[in-house]
Amino acid sequence: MAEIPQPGATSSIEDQIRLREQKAEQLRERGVNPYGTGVAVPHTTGIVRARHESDDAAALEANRSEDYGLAGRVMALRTMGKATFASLRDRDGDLQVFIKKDKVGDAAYELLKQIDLGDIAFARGRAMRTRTGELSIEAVEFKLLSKALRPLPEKWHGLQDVETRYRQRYVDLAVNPEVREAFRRRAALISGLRRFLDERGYLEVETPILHKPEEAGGAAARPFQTHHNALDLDLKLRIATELHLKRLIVGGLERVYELGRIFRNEGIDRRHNPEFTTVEFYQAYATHEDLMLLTELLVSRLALEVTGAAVVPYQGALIDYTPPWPRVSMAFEVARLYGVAGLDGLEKLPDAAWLAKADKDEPRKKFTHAHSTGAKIAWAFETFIEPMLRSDRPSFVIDYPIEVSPLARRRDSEPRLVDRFEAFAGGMEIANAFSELNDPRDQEARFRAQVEAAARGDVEAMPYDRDFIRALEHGMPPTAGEGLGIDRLAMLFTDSASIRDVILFPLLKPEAEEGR
RNA sequence: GGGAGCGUAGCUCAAUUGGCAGAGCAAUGGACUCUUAAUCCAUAGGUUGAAGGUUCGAUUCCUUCCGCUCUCACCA
Repeated sequence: MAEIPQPGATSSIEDQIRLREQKAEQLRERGVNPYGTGVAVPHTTGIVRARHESDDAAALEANRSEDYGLAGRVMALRTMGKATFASLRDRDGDLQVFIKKDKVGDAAYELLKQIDLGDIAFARGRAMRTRTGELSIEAVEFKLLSKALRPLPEKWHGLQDVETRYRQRYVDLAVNPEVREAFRRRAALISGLRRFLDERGYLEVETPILHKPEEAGGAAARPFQTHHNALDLDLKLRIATELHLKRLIVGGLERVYELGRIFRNEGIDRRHNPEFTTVEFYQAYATHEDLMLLTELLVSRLALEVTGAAVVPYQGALIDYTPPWPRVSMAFEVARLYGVAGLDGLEKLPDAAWLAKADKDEPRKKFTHAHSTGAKIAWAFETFIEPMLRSDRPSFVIDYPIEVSPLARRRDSEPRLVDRFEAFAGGMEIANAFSELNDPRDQEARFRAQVEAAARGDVEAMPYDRDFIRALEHGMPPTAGEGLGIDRLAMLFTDSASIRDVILFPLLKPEAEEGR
């Protein structure tokens, strides 16, 4: 038979690719299509493992199993002359295949020489245990399905380089099992969430992602710009789903949710990706109190479903999601911090007293942007109290000032506050919810204030959405709504420090031209 | 955008005061019918992110640029 090795062959990446191409060519010459199709793959490694986990070697000898047909990536090859051990990795995991020359035949065994690590291969044979007890497939057939031209990263350390892991996620997924697990958990999180809401009579809906300029509100953020050619229309990518979902509440759907991508033209860091996933849900005739109960039930159930426990490790801490979650009053805690009596006391605090607690430049600078008592309360909370929130429990922060809550309903018993909460866990905001503002005239006034803010140069101010006012004028039932950050929850349930570890293809700067 | 750090073989990592750029895995050839980070023998693989500078000599020192990480700013 023809010899592949070339004298003077090197092992630069180009040479390795060329060698593998030559192997593919040799297989073609022997009638094997290195990129064939139509191979039935009736089983998975998981099926074999589940069926024979408790069978010992003797049992498998006495009771011959059926022949299993498996396909996957060749992750290891250990050749011992006329016997070879291969590890095949499919969606369920890895399984060893024991290939003996006298079982597969001389010709098939010879073709093994054309198999490289990383190739996609098919194996057929009964279940057995090797001398060391490892459950294996004793191959009666082993063949190439797809030739890999590039070598896999090292088997022991896997792919470590963070940048390559994100840019070439296919390699990361192929060789790093914990990455597969993280995205499995993300999928379980999303399907569990859907199930939870569906069971409670919420209707899943889809609203536009392309927003006309006047629609791109619902949050304080800068949008991405785009353009529709046929209509010659400037459009923006949505920064929230809020305003469309509330229109559906006006329309009488009563319970709706949208799970989807939103886009914010802002900085990128460990907790922020320009496109990310939220679920927003709105429930007519509910209050923010109802949503607090719903949230702690939902998140604790998801923790259990996704991770198998209600107490989940995150970055060195253990977070116990069991309800009820501790509640922290923003207004009360800030008043207590300053030793004054409630909102009345805080309103009388001079700026010098507010700043007395801040000894660093940066919070002092931020304070100059706080133009109302409410904004100062929020500043003090974020600066001094938020970092002290318990790390072993999620927390609800309640009693938000109206000045920092432009879409929330004023509280009847205390008009300086709104019926709103945010949920925090692992040092991150994971949810924001409130009883919705449904007074069209009040909403008009708040839009107007936003337009004025925009005129003053606030690039994150919302536009005046005339049609949304028209919708509210038709009457929106008293409603509570909430937004949950799916990526943040995925981080918490996978113990990921970076949002990029739970987004398959995070946004990166373009890669340099050279190199392959 | 500011600050700090990192970038060496396909992968994971070394390289002394600035003195011939190395190892393991992967690859190639050979031996081996129960290995599992297989083992053994042999071989080959480098624009040290890019460009420039200092120097007899630069992976090492300097400048600029590119990318990534952390951090600050920004950010419901």
